[in-house]
Amino acid sequence: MIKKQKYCPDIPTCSVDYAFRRIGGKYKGRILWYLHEFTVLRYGELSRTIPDITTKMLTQTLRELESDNLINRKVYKQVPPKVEYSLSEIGKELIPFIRYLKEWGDSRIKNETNKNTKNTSHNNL
Amino acid sequence: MIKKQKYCPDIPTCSVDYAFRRIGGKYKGRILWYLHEFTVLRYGELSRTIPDITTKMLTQTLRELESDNLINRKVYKQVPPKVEYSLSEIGKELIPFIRYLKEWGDSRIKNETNKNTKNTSHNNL
DNA sequence: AACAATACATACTTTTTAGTATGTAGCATA
DNA sequence: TATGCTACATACTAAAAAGTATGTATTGTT
Repeated sequence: MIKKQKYCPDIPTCSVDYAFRRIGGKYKGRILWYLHEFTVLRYGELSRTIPDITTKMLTQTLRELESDNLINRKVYKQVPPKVEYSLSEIGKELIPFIRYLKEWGDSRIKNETNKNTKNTSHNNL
Repeated sequence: MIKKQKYCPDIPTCSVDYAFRRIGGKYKGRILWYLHEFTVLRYGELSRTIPDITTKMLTQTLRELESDNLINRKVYKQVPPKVEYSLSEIGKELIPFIRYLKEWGDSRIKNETNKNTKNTSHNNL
């Protein structure tokens, strides 16, 4: 007899899982990082900082970050509209971790590049 | 005239992005974390440790981690087969960050639980 | 000959995530 | 009256990720 494969509802299995759900997705990491680097960014500024994001995804992602309490959204009542985004206190707690990840990524990229260089130019003594 | 929305190929935009691609996905974080906690795990042990993963996803995810050099795969030539997985040196570099993330998740979950408790039982002086 | 053990492979379907294109609000200025 | 500015909304489509079900290989044991 064959064991049936798993079918599992939406239990937040563990805290690693919980955390990844909040910062996963294609753009969340970068948005959080830029909000850290620039402290406050308007919608249009974010859009220009992350040139490969569409307005749909930018809005959607910002909404998710907001409802997870990772960022603040400040609306100025004026025309044309002005909306500012910044990290919340909880969002700021994630910065050391994103920094670590970024540095890891940097060193990995550097390492890979070195390897490629070596491969194409060995025997150059 | 309306600005055209972005269409972008597969450039690894930045190191934050690069890193997230390697540890994103539904199970990568947990697999790495368990390999850290147990040092070495066989395929079946991993499967039992992460009960909500299917064999397809487990295999697929392990292959990705392997090709990104984050884990080692050791095959014993015997029947029935035996395969052991463990963290590579590069994979180990990710542990502090996953630990941090896990702790953040734990404290967030605790916090949310507290809030709910407070809401349903305030005025209990 | 049938079955158990282990670590997968694979075809197919469903769900989730992301992308495309276009529209809206409200006031200011040409 | 038309256009611009800014921050979106929304309908629809496409692509990526995940899930379901079932099959395979090898060898020892019953």
